[in-house]
Amino acid sequence: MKKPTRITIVEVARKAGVSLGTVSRVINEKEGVGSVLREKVLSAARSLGYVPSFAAQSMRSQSSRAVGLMVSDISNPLFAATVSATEEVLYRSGYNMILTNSRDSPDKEKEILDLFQRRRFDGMIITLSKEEDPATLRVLSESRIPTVLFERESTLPLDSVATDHYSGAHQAVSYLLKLAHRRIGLITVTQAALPGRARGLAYSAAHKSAGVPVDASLMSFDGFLPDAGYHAAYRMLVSPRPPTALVVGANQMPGVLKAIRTLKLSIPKKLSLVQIGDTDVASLHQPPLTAVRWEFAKVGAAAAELLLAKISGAVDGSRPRRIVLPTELVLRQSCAAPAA
Amino acid sequence: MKKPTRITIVEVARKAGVSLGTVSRVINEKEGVGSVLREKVLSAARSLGYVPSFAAQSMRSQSSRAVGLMVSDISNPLFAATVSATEEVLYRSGYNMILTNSRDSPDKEKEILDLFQRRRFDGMIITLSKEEDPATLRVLSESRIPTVLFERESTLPLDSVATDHYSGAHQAVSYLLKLAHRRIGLITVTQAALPGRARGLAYSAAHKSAGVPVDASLMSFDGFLPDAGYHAAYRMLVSPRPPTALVVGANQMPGVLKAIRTLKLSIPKKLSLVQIGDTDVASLHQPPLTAVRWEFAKVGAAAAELLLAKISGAVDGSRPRRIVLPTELVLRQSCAAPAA
DNA sequence: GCCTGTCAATGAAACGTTTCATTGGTGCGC
DNA sequence: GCGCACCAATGAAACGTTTCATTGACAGGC
Repeated sequence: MKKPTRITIVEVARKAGVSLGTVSRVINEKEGVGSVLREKVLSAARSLGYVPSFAAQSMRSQSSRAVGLMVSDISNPLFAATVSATEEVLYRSGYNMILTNSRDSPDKEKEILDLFQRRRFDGMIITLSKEEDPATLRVLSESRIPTVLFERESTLPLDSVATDHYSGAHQAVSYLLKLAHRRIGLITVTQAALPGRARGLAYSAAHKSAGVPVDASLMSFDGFLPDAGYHAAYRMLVSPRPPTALVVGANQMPGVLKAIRTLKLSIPKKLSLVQIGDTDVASLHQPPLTAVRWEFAKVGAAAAELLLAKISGAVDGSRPRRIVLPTELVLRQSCAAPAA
Repeated sequence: MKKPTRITIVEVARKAGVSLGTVSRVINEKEGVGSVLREKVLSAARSLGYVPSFAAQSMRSQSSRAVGLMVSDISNPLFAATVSATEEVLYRSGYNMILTNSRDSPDKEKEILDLFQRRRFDGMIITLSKEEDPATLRVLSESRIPTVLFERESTLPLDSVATDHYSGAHQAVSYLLKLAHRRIGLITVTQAALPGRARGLAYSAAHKSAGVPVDASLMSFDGFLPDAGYHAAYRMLVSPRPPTALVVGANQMPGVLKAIRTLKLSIPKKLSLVQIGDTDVASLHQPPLTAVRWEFAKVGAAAAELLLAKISGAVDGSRPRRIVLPTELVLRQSCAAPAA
């Protein structure tokens, strides 16, 4: 390993014939340095190839200019657009984003949260696999790092940014009920976290206000399991009393579509279909799928903005802020009244 | 801001009644501390809620245990699976991943590379918007940080990990030529970087060996522009001598499919279609799209592994390592012989 | 011509670790 | 019983910055 000793501020100061403090102020573009010396320092720094050490800066200034992001599954394509917007906002404010993947393991979540503490991140944006995992909550409540929950809510007084999954699912289910569907399947993720829970509640509420009884066998919350979409859809569709419509999370939809194709069911003739989360798969499908839509980028940006506000102290921490972003139902051609 | 002074190693040492060095060795699980003291230190640390400062550690140890990733567009869904695998491999080796988004701007790329220097990252994995941008190359050649180019290649002796885009495109075009297509469109990204360039070359080579002349108006390399897929496909398809087949990058495909739908062309009757990069959009399309396939996760993992090897010094830097991962052509139902 | 206020520049302390040369005990061989 | 090697533990230096109290110089007011 070639290690010809890094150039430090000391070498620059010596070469420019000034003191450490002066170099520091030039580097940080602070007031109070004459233009002659400023130039001298700058040219010395350039010629030596000086690069400030972030570690030293952040140790001294007690700020890492970094934010940790913990998501349950990076490869989830819905996250891609979201995370991109988050990064954009953070970067513009001079923060870097460390991305980690908990793979929905509570153990790994705890590990990552510990890591974030050690790294002294200035803030963190996180999803939790289970919102009420006691070990995780303990770590969180002891943490002094400004935190924003992402697509999650907690009994702890934590700020959060989330999509209005309840309304989204409610719109979708109500719409299908109005089309006279009486057996509607719901295929989504675990109820241990906001998106699945809200959808389950909305599903029941919509049924209740329409006076339609709920059949628990038509709800599947296994979405995080591999092939969950396929299995859940297949099971429901071959049952004695199959659903006439399906409301499906975007990540489960590929599996669901495979099941539908296997069973050769025509859409919307035999089966109506609504996707939660509007993706290319939905809009390009034949027929195009009716979908619950929200702006991925806006959620990601909102989370970053709330976090930045907390870091700067602009938002008082006395009462948790919960930001909820709206959804809309995009009607396409995948829904019809059920066959008589 | 409440800042009741962070607990440091000093407080722990005082409380446990030992020296700094002893605490340090306990924390880092090093040899040479008696079990009595070890326990004392541990319990003192626990009761004080001590958390080591990463900044101080990394300043002292000259290692940031962090790796920078610079991609041209995080929201590109193809990257999601790739980046996820990269993170996984890095995390397992104790490295964190800082994700940045250059949005294909050379200026921002330079800025990000500078940032990586200041942060003293232990390594970086990067895509470049233009492989031969002189300013960027200068920064890179002066950098002392182990670097792996990702889906890019350079005249500089830099290590790289990439998919075999040349073979992939060659397979696709040859297949269509064999089906007797004589006017094949290619819609992909800029030739200033490996994927687009390799595809362009493969396109020409395949035509040459089949003795079919190349029509430059059937190639579009604007893929990074918004709606590029739509515009390129539309232009080609309404031209006097439209193509009978299209080879399209995964990110351009949604736009292309919209154009096809607008023009009401049936697949594969009127138009054959091959997608480069196998995504849900391809496999779920009706009819399912023939696609050039490779394992996204493997590319991401390979990049991380090569970088880790370089960081640890396991791979000698004398000659650049270029890892190329294979592709295969997945035949589905979107291709047929051209209509007479 | 002296005092004061302003401003550029300095020097040293502080940030929280790790490392390394020392010290102080203990057990062992002879 | 003496010296030696060994091991646990110590204390101080070092890592590369920022910050802050101080100094020095200079101009202006009286």
